[in-house]
Amino acid sequence: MRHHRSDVVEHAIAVLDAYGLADLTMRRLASELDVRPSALYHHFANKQTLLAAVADELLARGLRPVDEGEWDVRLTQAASQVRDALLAWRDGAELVATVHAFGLGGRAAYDHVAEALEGCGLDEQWRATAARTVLHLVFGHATAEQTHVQASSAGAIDGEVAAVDDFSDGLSLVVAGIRAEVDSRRAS
Amino acid sequence: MRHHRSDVVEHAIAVLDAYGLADLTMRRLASELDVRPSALYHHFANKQTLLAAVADELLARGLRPVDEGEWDVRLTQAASQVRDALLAWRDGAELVATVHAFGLGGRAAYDHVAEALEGCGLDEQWRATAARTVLHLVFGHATAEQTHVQASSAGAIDGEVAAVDDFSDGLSLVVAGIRAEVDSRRAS
DNA sequence: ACCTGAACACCGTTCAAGT
DNA sequence: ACCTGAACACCGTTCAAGT
Repeated sequence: MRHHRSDVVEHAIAVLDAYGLADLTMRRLASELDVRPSALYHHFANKQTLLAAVADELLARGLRPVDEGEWDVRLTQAASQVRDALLAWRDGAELVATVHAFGLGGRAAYDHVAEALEGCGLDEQWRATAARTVLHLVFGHATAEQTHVQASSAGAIDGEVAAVDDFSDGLSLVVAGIRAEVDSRRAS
Repeated sequence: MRHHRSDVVEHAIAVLDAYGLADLTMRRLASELDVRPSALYHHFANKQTLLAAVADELLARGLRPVDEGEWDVRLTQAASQVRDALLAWRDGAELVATVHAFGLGGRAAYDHVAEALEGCGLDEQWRATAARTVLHLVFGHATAEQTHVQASSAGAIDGEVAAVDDFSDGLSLVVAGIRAEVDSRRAS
């Protein structure tokens, strides 16, 4: 019953999806792997590092190349992909947002969004600001949506639909703001 | 040595600011109040409820009425006030963002931003979406900035200045997006 | 109304030692 | 390389009982 790093990450994702982030403890994960808690520290320096690896894996599983085309379509697709990657697992948004805020992992999300903005006509500084703004919306919205699974079963369906619409509306707001900046650069 | 709810909240803010959110534990707070941990449960049902009260108090201390004027100026001022209210205390952004995501408190932040959008020409649905988008930016940006106090002392000053600029640039992006939506409504 | 005492069921992490 | 055993220093929460 000996394991590799990848086994640990895989089981961690399973625990996350089945029991939620609060129950993804080192002790719980260890018992799921049929191992003592201290064994996990052979694979990861600490829990934060393990969570960062889990976050990176969630993103790696959810992100694929965005289609060629105009920057605004690409950006919308990239942001939606990140969102979907987070929402695909229980507490996925909170996990990735926490890891990202801590500065350890989740870098792939930023890169994915930033790449879609290349060649939009803004300089690197503005593209970075725009990418971070989009990412804050994606993380914040997905976290709020995922944490708010405290609705009635009837209302939950309406709530989900409303959340999808609200996200795409919010994203269109940010995209419109970026477009205004792009146009002002083109005019001058 | 008997205390009221307000004493507990006040001491909780002091512990937060001095030691950070991770060290704001029920046991730590109790010992700071010279009381057994179980005594806290006479004032609050659980830790989440206590944190919600702390978040509300932080916002109450930082928010004041925004000036009369155009919606975009008011919105910028409101968003900056929320941001400043969070940054005024150690881990203030993470605390309020967490409480807000959990849906218990921090409602004042949304109300403050939403109020600035009244009379901008958008219907209530769009104003709510715009307010949430701004709030995601404020929370996300402030949390990232506050968590990233892991720079060299020399670089830290530059980092702070850069963060302020990046926030106001990101905010101007969102404001421009809202303006585009306002103008499209006016045209039709 | 506000607090104590004592317990319950947990955490993350370290480290010497085993195979 | 990977794991055990045993410990250390913590958590949030409950509840009968005290004043």
